[in-house]
Amino acid sequence: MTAHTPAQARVIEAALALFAEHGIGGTSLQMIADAIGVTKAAVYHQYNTKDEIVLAVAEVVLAGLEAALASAEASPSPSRAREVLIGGMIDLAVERRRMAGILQRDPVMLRFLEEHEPFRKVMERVNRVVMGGASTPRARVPAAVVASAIAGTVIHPLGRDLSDAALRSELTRQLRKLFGSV
Amino acid sequence: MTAHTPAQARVIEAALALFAEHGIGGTSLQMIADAIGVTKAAVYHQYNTKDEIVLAVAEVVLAGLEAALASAEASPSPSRAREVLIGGMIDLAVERRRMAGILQRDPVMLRFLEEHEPFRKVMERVNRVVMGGASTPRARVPAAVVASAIAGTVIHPLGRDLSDAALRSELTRQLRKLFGSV
DNA sequence: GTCTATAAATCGATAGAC
DNA sequence: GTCTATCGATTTATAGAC
Repeated sequence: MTAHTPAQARVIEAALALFAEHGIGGTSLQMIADAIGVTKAAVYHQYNTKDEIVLAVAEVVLAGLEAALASAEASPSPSRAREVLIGGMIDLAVERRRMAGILQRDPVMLRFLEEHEPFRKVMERVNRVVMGGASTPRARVPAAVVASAIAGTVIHPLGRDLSDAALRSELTRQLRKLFGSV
Repeated sequence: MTAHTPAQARVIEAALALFAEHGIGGTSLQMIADAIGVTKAAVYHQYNTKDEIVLAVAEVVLAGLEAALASAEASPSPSRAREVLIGGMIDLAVERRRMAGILQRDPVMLRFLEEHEPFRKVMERVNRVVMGGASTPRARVPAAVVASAIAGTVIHPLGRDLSDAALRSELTRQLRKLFGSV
């Protein structure tokens, strides 16, 4: 699913970088076209609206999350599933750094995630695994903390000059404190 | 300092809400004017550029943080200072919810915080208190986790229907795990 | 798949009246 | 402090040639 032509892949890649730097609302199709080195019309030939580009970007970022989610859900125990998922989320976020951060940070993207059913479903699965069993109102807070901490820390100025390996291990160590395992 | 006329206060209040909902880049001066019920020209009479509005909004949000920071820095011990500051940050974030969230989330606002000296100074003081003594690269990660967790959780969909009191106490409980006290 | 050219709307910003 | 009116630039988006 989501088979991209090379031209579409170029649009998505450029959009991802620009969204992270200027925000979705602050990124125009002209900026995307300039970054690729083509005209606006060429971009429109791939995606008919700006929303479609945002959608395609969201799908790419969420695809990695779904992969980690699938292997987590296949785990024998709930605690092991949570361990696998959080580890996968950290890996994804660290690898892409500011790229991944926009997913949970940009106000426009947050709206997208809430309004589009498929995205909501994925986020619900993520939350279910992180929360383990119970889902009382209070039990939902740790899931929000985990998601926020991962997405926020990887793009935080304080972690900018850390290597991927150092950031990953220290972030894992911190999140471990929130649960006991991770 | 930062004495606002009633008209300026209306602009800031409207901008704060719109920035949180649509992002700074996705908010036009026309939208702000419409929200207040005046024309664009009236808004321009208060602030000559969009950047000045962003600046004014940032100052309002940061003013509360500086107050919490001052009382934290007056604490007798570093660990007590951290406890006071994190508590203050939680209070601020919970009270304003999505309002406060934009400070550390919007890409445009992040740029502002990094480029304007006064804001950088405040953030450096916050980080110093949260990190306690040492400031090795790895020691900076917990500070980033704390800031991200607070700012992200209060606007996370999972915490949307929690009361302020419940959100505050559960968030405090989670952050306590990251340190030992809080 | 990419281009030129263009439409219609909106953008940030200004001038000047009240 | 707010208005009308306007500027020039930029926005999303389309038509049609290559």
